[in-house]
Amino acid sequence: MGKIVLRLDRMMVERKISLNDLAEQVGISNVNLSKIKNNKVTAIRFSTLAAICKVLKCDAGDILEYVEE
Amino acid sequence: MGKIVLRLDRMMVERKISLNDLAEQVGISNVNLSKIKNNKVTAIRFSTLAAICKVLKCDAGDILEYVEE
DNA sequence: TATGTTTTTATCGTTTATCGTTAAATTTTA
DNA sequence: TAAAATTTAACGATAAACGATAAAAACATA
Repeated sequence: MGKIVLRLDRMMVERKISLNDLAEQVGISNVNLSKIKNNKVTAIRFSTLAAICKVLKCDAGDILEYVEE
Repeated sequence: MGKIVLRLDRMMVERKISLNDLAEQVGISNVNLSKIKNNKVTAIRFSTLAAICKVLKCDAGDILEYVEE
C-alpha cells in the first residue's frame, strides 16, 4: 500500500538550517519536529505544514511525497 | 499568514470522477471528502491523503498547495 | 578520551480535529 | 419539477498531534 512520506532533510540542507533552529522558527518543539522529520507522525495539521513551508520557502510538494508500494 | 489549500477539483475533473465515486474508492464518507475538497478541514491523516493520491493517480503536491498570504 | 551540542527516542497528559453517521439544506442535472 | 449529487450542520467516538520532560544516542570538536 502506498504511503505519504515527509522529506524535510533536503530542504533543511539546502537552507542550511538545523533542526533546533527550524523548530524555533516554525514554532513547534524540536521533539515534535524530529518526529515529523523522521516520519513518526501519521497526520499533520495544515498550520504546522504551512509554517514549515514558510520558513523553508518551499511548497508542500517539496516536503510531502506519495510513494506507492 | 500563508496556508495550505487542498485542490481536488482539478484531478477529479481530469480523472472524470464524481465525489461520491471517489469517496467510495478512497474508502471515506462522501461527507468527509466533501469537507476535504472544500477546505473545511485543518489537518489530514496520511492514510487518507495516500488513498486519495492512489485513486487519483497523482502526487501529494498535486493536491496540497502552500499559498502565502 | 573527554566534553559539549544536536538529534532522537520514550512516556505521559492535554488538546485538537479527523472521520463516521444522520439529517437537512442546497445545488446541479435531466 | 423531480431526482440525483453535493454541501452543510450537529454530534460523538476515536485517533493522533503537540508540548513537556527526561533520557539515550549520535555527532562534533578539542
